[in-house]
This record gives sequence, C-alpha cells and structure tokens, in this order.
Amino acid sequence: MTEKNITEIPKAYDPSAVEDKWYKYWLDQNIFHSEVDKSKKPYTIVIPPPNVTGMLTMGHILNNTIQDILIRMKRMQGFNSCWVPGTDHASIATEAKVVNYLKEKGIDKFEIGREEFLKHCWEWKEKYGGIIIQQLKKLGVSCDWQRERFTMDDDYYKKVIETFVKLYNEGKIYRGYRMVNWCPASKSAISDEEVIYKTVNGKLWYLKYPVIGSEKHIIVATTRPETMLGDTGVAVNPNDERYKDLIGKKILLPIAQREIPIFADEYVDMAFGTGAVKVTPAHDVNDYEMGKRHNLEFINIFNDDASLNHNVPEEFKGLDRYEARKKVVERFEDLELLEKVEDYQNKVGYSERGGVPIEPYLSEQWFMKMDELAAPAIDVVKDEKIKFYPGHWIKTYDNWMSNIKDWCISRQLWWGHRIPVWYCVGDDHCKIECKQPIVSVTKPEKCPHCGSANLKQDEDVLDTWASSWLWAYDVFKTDEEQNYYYPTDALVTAPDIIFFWVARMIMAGLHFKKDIPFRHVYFTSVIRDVQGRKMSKSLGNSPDPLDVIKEYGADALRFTIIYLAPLGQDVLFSTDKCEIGRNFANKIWNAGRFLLMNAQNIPVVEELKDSYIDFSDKWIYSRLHKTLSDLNNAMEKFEINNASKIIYSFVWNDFCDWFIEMAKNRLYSDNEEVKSAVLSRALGIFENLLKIVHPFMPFISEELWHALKERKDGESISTSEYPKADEALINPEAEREMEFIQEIITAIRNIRGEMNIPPSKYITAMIKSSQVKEHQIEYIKKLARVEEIKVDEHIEKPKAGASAVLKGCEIFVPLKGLIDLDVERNRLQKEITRLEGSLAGINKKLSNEKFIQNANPDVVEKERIKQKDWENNLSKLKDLLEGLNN
RNA sequence: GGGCGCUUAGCUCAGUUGGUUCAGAGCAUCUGCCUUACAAGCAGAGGGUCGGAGGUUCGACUCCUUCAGCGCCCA
Repeated sequence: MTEKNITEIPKAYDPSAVEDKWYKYWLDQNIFHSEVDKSKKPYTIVIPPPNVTGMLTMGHILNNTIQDILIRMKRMQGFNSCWVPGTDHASIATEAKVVNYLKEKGIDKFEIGREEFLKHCWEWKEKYGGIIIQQLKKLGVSCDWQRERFTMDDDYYKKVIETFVKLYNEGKIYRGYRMVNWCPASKSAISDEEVIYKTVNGKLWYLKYPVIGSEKHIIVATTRPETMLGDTGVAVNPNDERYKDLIGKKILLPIAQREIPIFADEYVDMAFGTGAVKVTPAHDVNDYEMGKRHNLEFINIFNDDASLNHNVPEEFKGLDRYEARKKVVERFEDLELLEKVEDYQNKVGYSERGGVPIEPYLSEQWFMKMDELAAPAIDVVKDEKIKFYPGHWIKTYDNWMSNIKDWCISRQLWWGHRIPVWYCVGDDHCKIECKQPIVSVTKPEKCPHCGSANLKQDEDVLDTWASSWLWAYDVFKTDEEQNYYYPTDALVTAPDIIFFWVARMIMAGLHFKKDIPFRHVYFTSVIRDVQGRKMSKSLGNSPDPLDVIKEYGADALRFTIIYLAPLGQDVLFSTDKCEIGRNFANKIWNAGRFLLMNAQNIPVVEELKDSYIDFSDKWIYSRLHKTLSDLNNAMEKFEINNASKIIYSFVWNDFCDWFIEMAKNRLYSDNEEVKSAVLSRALGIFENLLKIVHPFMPFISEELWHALKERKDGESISTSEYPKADEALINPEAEREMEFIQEIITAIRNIRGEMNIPPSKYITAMIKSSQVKEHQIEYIKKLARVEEIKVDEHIEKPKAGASAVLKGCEIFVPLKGLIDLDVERNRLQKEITRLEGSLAGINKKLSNEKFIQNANPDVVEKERIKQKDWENNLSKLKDLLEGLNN
C-alpha cells in the first residue's frame, strides 16, 4: 500500500470506501484458511449453520460477530484459528417453501413425485442458498470459506446415513406405532421440541352422555368436542363419590351411537370440569395412556391433514376438524345434550413450522432411544468439562436431559436424508422374517430372507437435527482433521436451540467421538426492538442488517451490537443505536488522522528506547497494559460486552482525551528530537490500539494499520501479533501522578465551566502546593487553558477569585471583575455539604468500637487516613467560604 | 404447577470476593464552545440511596427470608 497524501484523509470515516476492499484482500490472501499444522495449537469454532434458504437477521449478526471476535483474537494470538461455516438443509422449512412455490404455479408435490420434487428443491437451494453466506461476508466474518459445508453434501449425507445404521445396529433406533405430534400442514410428524404452546381463548363445552339402562346422563367437559367421535370411554376418579355407582356401566355415545364403558382411573382430576372426562385414546396423549391401561379401543378419526376420515358417520366425513367441531356442537344442541358452554383459556400446541395446531396422532415412526445417550452428556456439563456462559443454563439443560424422552426422528418429508431402510415387498415366497426392515447404508440387492429383489425404501427422511448433531466433527472430512480440530473450542448459539442442537451435539460427540464436542458454549442474547418485543417478520420490527451496514458500516454495527449485549441479557436494538459504533469508529479514525497528519512533518523512528519518555508516556503504557490485562480477564470469562467497554474507554478516555491532548504540547515544541520521539511513541501505542480493536472492528483497524506504515504484500493486521499484557509496565506511580494532574485540570475546568469562561479566554491560576512539579505545569496550562501558573506552598488567596481544594493542593483562579460571588459561594458550599456528609459517615464508623474491633485493620487504617484528609479539606473550604463573605 | 432470569439516574444497562474516593457508563437533558484529529466533536453540570418489607453483620446495591411486578422455559 502506498503512502497517502494526508490532505486526502477525509475528516469523517467512510466505511463504504474500505470494507469491500479489505474483505476481498483477506480472501485473496487466504488469511482465513486453516490447515492442520501440528506445530500450532488449533482454535476451532463450527458455525451454527443457518437455514440454507434463510436471510440474515440481527440474531445472526450478534452471533457471528461474537464468533468472529473469538476467532480473530485467537488468530492474532498465534493459534491456528479455524472457523468452519456452512448451512443447514432445514428439511421442513425448505420443503414448505418449495411446496408453496410450486402450489402457486399450480403444481402438486404428490403429482410430480419425489424425484421431480427434489429437483425443484435443489434448484431452490442453488438459487437462494448462497444468499445468507454472501450476507455474512458483508459483516466481515473470518470464516474459512474453503471449508464451507452443507448438511446434504454427498459426504456429509453419507455420514448421517452411516450414523443411522450404526445406531440401529446398536439397538438405539427402533420403529414403533406411537402417538406423535402431527403437523397437518406439512403432513409430517414433528418432535416435541418443535411444538410451540400458545395460550388461546377457547371454550369449554359440557356434553351430556346418556348412561345405558338409566335415565341419567354423565356430563363431560371438553375443549375439543369434535374428538368425541373417537371416544371409546369415559373416565372418573375412583375416589369420586359422585360417580361411584356409575363405574362399570356403559354409555351410548351420541351421534356415533357406540357403546363405551365408564371406568375409574387415578389420573382423572376431580376438580376439572365435572370430574368426568371423555377418553379419546387415538387423539390425546393422556387418553392414549389410559386407553392402554384399560384396553380401550383406539379409533383414529383423522386423515393426515386433520380432516375427518371414514371412521366417523357419513355426514362428518371429509370435514375439517374445525368445521367438524361446529357441527358436533350443533348436533348436541339439537339432541339437547349440550349442557353449557364456558369461556376457557387453554394452551394449544402449534407446529413451529406449519403454524397450525398440532394433532396428537398415532402413526408408525422411527425413534431414537435417548436415556443411555443422555447420561454421560449430563455429567460433562455438571462437571464443567463443558462450560456454559452464562452458567445458569446448566439447570435448564440438566432438567431437560434428565427427563428426556425418546426422539421421533422420522419426518414424512422428501427434502432431507432419506431413511436407509428397505422393506421386502416380495412375492409369493415371502417368509415371516421378510416383515423385518432391512437397514443398510447402500441399497441391498435382495431380501436376505426370501431373496426377492422387489424392495422398497422407507419414504421418510430424518429430522434435520439428526444430521446437524454430527456437525461438530463431520464437517471435518478426514480422521487427521478430526483428531486435530476436535473437540472444538467454542460454540456460540441462541439459547432457544439448547435442546434441539446443543444437547444433541454433546450426546453425539460423546457417543461417537468419545469426547466432548466443544469446551465452551456461549448463549447469546435475544435481540428485541426498543419496546422489548421479539424481532419478527410479521411485526415488521426487524431491520435488514444489510441496510444497517450500508448506513453505518459493518464495524459500527458489530461494535454496537456487542456494546449493547451483556451476557445473559436481552438486547433492545434499534438502528439509530448504531451511532455508538459509528461515532466510535469516527473517533478512532480521527485519532489516526491526527497522528498521520503530524507524521507528514515529523520523522518517525523505529527505535525509541527510553528517549524523551515522560510520565504521560509511562502512564499510557500503564493504561495500555492494564487494558490488555483486563481484556484478557474479560475474554476468558466470555464477557465480550464488557471487553468492548474496556476497549471503548481506553481508546476514547485514556488515549484520545488525555494522552493525545497531552502529547500535543511536545508535538508542538521546537525540539525536533522530542517531537520525533513523542510521535513515534504515540504511533506505536496507536498500532497496539488498532490491534486491540481489530477483532471487534476489523475493517477500520485494517485500513489504519496499513496507513500507518508501508506493509509488505499480503500483510494484514489479522495475522499480526496481538499485544501481550506486560505486568511490569503497569505503573502505579505514573497512574497516581496522572490522576493528580487530572484532578487539578478538572478542578480548573470546573471553575471555568461554572463561571462561564469561554475556551478562547486564557486565565491565570495559582496552585498552593509543594507537590506540583515543574514538568507538570505545561500540561496543566495546555489542558486547562491557562496562560500563567504560579506554584508555591505559601501562596495567598487573591482577593477576587474562585478556588478549589484537592488533596495536596489548593487552587485559586483570580477573576477580577469576572467573578460572580454567588456562584462561587454555591460551588464551595456544595463541596462543603458533600464532604460533611461523607465525613459524618466515616466519623460514625470510626467511633463505633465494634468496627474498630471487628474490621480488618487495613480497612480501619484506610478509613482513618480518609478521615484526616477530608477534615483537612473541609476546614480549608470553610476558610475560603469565610474569606468570600468578608 | 415446576424451573430460570430480571427489578440500580428520564431510557438501556455495569457494579468481581459485603467496607460511603463503586453508587458508575452510554444515550437523553442543561450550560459554554467551530480550542489548527474529530460538532459523528470538546469542556462543564444536574439527576438515582440501588422494587417493598424483614433478617444476618461493626458495616449490604452486594448474603439470607419473604412479598410484589415483569419476562422466558418446561409441564
């Protein structure tokens, strides 16, 4: 990169001018690519794969910025950083999109058949699959794009299939006719975790069922009257006196005209409704259990789209479940069997993807046995072999894992990993054994039992998570790579997939790789709008991250979102908050601009040693190394939000507000050697500053890093060495001295502010002290805009003037004719009041015998010193106030 | 019903092992400034007694109990 003409450096940082340029540079230089290198320690992250056809959201921005910060920092610290990106085929979501798309064109999935449909899916994937990846690049993430994976890549696909076969052979996968959560929209089973419970305002219908051989009715309450067509019993609690005499009798089910028993079961809650419940074993989980206990009939009344099937009276056949509900209620009214209707709030399970209420539905599905897989996975989290951030997620995880149920892994979909099971359709020679499924990675030639080649593969595909649970290691293709990169170091993910993904990855890792999949799990904040509502498409409250990047720059967005996102807290985000990041970028830009402008006229030297070093230099080194040390601590605890604040404060407060301002004195001096030393040193600090900033704001830091000096081809701040904290350079003495100067300057500025003295007016100040040293005076002059300073232990307070009392000194600002006595009295009085308050507290404490006895002697001593200092200051202030009144 | 989290300046949030130089930051507000890096800026100021109650302690925003409100997860 060539030297820039400084006059060309614009006053305001323009991200659009630099971001694309550097991203291309990083890719061209292959900086993000990692290869196995046994001489270096790996630092590995696998991306939580976004849906292949998804769009970038603010959640992705937060999540991926965090990962990039970790990866970039480790890369600079000498680790072999490897961040594997990729996408997830998102079986149900993608299939739904394609189905809808085809429907609009008048094409039906089932008419065109599986093969043709899958072609459309792949086309869709090719068309939209790259979008989110391209969007991520705009954010500046340093993924190893050569390693980009997709959960349906050929080799990954094969791993998923092999895993199924392996687990089947271990007896952990079985097929069963069970009640599952059925999504009538996608016509597929879904897992428990894909059911979202919503509170809805419904009704409670009280239906009268006539008891056979009696004039009596038994009244049952239900939120779903249409399911009565599948009722095969009525249950009451055995202890319920009201119904004791009815147990064992039968009722004649209205409409269906079926005789069904009244029986007793402990499960029934006597307090709910009438205490008698209708039992529909084929369409309710609890009823299913009761049905099994009492040998009831299981009558399935629904088709796979939740319309009524042939098991109901003619007039109901084909009706949608909600139409059927209306009609059942009408019929009960006609029959005068509707006792009453009440408003009722209940929780209804909705299909996460289909968006419609799920139907408990009996069907043949594949399940995975979970208890044995879960046991070791519980331990590694409990023992903190895997650490969660924030830690409170451990309990949630533990609770779920300890009550884990078998996992329904089959989906009645086509887009996904087709279950590697074949069935013998056979012919006349089939034997009993031919009914057994043939489980095989590749298609078997023939049935092992009867020899028939007439085999049919299972129509279903696997749940998406049954593929992505292998992500942590099967993204690495060879054993060598897996051995090197696995276990990965950190997983950064949204908390809502803790069960879907995190838990299952841990189980897969432990079971198949005999090791944890990652050492640290960072659960990100949830991004909300300023009103605290979740970002959602339907609310339209979710800004398009690309628009935000366009307006503020990727660095600004990255920094802002991190700055706003404390560990374990939700983030209330709005686009205009990106001013935080934009302004910060601009501040860094201008600090650089200032130094570079000076570098035009002042020679920069490489070798500085200790030439012309003064306390302000020592102080900024001290601050730098304290910052690095704090930063390390924060990052170790994954307090990334805190880290961003540490950086912000160092850059803005220490470096810009104080160090640069003080450096100006010497930069504008006549001594060329001093100027050169000061500027060179400032540039050195600034380069370190850029490195600290880089993981958070990669673009601007790269741009300025190159502007600082001539760099070799291919060099990048990304691969430069991260500064190490050096405890020896943390200098308490310089910090104390600086603090003293800062207090004096602030005191004078305060007087200026309160007296409304404009910056253009220079003033005189007197400092009564024995501690102010000669070399400090110029700094005080410069920063407090003072023309002349007198320092002496024996200075007398001038007649008309403002004053301030600090530890170790008194400050007087003569203001003949300018002083407003009332303002000055108020200033002093305010300070007196404050001190008196503090002193009262400390006096009380020190006069408390028990405090003296029980408190740590160091604490007592500290309090005594404070007491003395404050008393001293107080009496001086009182004298000053007194003097003012005379 | 079970679990988890939150309640600190007008707003959004920090506050590690309990000690009035930790009651703090950013934004917002007020005042004065285009001071030759930055008005996307500089300097100064006002503003909270830390949800309520009780307890432990010489001492609690910080520990315990309880109540109230808000949010999330699971059943």
